[in-house]
Amino acid sequence: MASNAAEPRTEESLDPRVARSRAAIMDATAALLIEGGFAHVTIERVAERSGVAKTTIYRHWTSRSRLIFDAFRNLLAPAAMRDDHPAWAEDDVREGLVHLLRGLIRGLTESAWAPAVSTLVDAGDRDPEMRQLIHDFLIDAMAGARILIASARERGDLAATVDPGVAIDMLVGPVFYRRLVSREPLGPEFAEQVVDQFVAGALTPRPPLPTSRERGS
Amino acid sequence: MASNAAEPRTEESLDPRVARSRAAIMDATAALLIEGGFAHVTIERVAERSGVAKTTIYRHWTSRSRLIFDAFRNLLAPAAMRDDHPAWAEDDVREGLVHLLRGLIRGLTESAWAPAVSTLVDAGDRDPEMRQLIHDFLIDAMAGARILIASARERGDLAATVDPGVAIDMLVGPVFYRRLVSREPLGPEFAEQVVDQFVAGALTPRPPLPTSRERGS
DNA sequence: TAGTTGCGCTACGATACCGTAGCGTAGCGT
DNA sequence: ACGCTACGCTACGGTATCGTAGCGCAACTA
Repeated sequence: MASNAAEPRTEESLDPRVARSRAAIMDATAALLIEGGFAHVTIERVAERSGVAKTTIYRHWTSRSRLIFDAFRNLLAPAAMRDDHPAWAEDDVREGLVHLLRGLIRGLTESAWAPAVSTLVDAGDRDPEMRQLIHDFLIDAMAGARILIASARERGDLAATVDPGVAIDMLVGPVFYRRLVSREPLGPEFAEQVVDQFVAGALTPRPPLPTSRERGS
Repeated sequence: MASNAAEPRTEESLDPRVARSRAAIMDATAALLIEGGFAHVTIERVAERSGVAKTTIYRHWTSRSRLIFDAFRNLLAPAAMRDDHPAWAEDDVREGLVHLLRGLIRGLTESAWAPAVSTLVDAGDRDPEMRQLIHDFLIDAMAGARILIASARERGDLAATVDPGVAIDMLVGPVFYRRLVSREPLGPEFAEQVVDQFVAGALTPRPPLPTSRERGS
């Protein structure tokens, strides 16, 4: 993503006072969102916590919804499970996938926005704008996985019968499921378990599940 | 109020007026929950919609939280993806799994409580009681899948390397993921896609993915 | 017929928020 | 110094809920 729907540059070319206010407001909103969810975010609470006057909030945002929307946007911006190290694509498929999944797991459990994930999901279920926001985020976040799977398929490391879309769902789905629904322990080792299970079937004709090292083409 | 936390039987042995009121209240609460989520449920709105006086609601429930909790409970009660037909256990693993997943997909997209799933998840993220409720529900809902996988493993239809817990996550996870997060189309055919992908690796030594018909034991 | 139980209705006092208006002030450029 | 800009603060009018109290009625029971 280049510029997330607004102007990240403009942010700096503003009156320093404005920038300060906006930042404080965003921080407070995000904090409230994280600690208590959607319903917990109140203009007055944001004002109190940010130290910014309520009127000032209304000077920058027209409604509570927009405020929350923007807060989510800022919260997600530094996220995504990319950026780790962009050189995995040519390596071992298994290792690449494990790496990506570990990133996702970290994001869903240790990141700043982790506590807000369920709230975000709920919001996305009703508000079209939120839905779009999540959609864009996912496109971005899953880009790495898509590329990795696609190239592995072309290379022949993954069977041609593997549907890339379904593959992503099967890798990422279990992680989200544990985080949101079953709430079973979710640590880095789960990445390996999932990928192993997935790969054992996804790797072309290899019988069990040893390393997929001996390929040429 | 004597007991509103359990006793499905008691429900009928009550004063008919009480039963009627309670039912109307539960229905209205569920409806509000479905159409607008947690925050949309208001005692006064429940009163209005159910035709029951606000005071009567307070006569049966001590707080809004309990009310919502009970409504969720009633909503989930008739759910679960079991009950379809209990004779799959001995059949083809693939078919059994597909059958179960189809049930789950129907539940998550067409059931009465489907629209409330994300709200439920969000609630479970904060409230311990809700968490417990969801947990119990899942135990029950996944029972079929657990049994099926366990017996298939013992029978030798599934590799011993398959972790039953992870297997369930990998089957069910993608479905929830599509429903809650990616929001891509989620129809019955997804059940087959997931199971095929899963089984292609989970079935012991079978190479590609033809029918697993030629077995004796 | 008298007693009991459960409900409906109206009316409150108490909060919590919303969104807006008005006034005064500090900082920055000219 | 002068003025513009963005803020802070106080104060409203208005709404939505909460949870409770009090009164009267209808139905079922003894």
